[in-house]
Amino acid sequence: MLSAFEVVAEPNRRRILDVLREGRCPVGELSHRLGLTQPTVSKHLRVLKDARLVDVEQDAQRRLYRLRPEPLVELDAWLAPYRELWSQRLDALERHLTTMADDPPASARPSPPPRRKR
Amino acid sequence: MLSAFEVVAEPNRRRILDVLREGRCPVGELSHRLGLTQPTVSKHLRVLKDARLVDVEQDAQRRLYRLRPEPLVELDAWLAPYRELWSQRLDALERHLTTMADDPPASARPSPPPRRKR
DNA sequence: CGCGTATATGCCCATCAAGGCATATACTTG
DNA sequence: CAAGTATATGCCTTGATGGGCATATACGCG
Repeated sequence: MLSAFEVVAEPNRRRILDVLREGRCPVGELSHRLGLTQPTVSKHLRVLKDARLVDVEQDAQRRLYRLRPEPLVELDAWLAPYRELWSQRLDALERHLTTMADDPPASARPSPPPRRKR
Repeated sequence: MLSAFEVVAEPNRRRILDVLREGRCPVGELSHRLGLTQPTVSKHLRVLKDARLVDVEQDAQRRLYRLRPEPLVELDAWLAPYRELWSQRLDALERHLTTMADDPPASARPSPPPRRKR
């Protein structure tokens, strides 16, 4: 069984989750909307189900898949300390730009601070 | 070149990043602290470098690797809408537990509502 | 310049994952 | 019960990955 990290590493699986974020959805519609064959979708859904990222509800012949976001908490938890790091960096950049606010901008978008010699 | 998603899908690479979060570190120390062979570490570092998740600074024979958290922003951005979903769920659970606070719990964990016939 | 240290790289192998295709299964309806 | 629809599963091929091991490369030092 794959970890949430590995499950979400696969682009098509992310796309499936993105669709399911809008609400439950049968396999056929996923297959159609994503341009993937039905077996491919079913296999990805199997992986997602094993990782508890989706669950299924049967509706006649169809199966409605529904998102279960909880396992993504693990991913978010791993990410959290890094989030602080890059926001520190962005804050620093912002402060820098504010300090430099009297400089005429060299371009429309703020360019990074002058490259320091390393 | 791997996406940030694929790069962090590998557990040892996450461990490397976790160590680098403490500050720059030479390959040998990573190898020692993680219990991985030096070639293995070097190969993972290569992948991390290609994904711009680390950069290198040369120090005599050693190479000091340093974390660059920016590419993780992509991961965080993908995650954001899901974060809202699960916090909604957790809020709902919390409200539920508060409301139910006077009920003697049937079990330690709240059980799901009675299964409906479909 | 030769040696030791630190790191990168190349080759090999085993594993695995993703998709194509065919087919099995399950449910519904006539 | 037969046929159709919706989905799951099995087999196969192909490509990629991680790690082990040996070796190449780079740097500093005596």
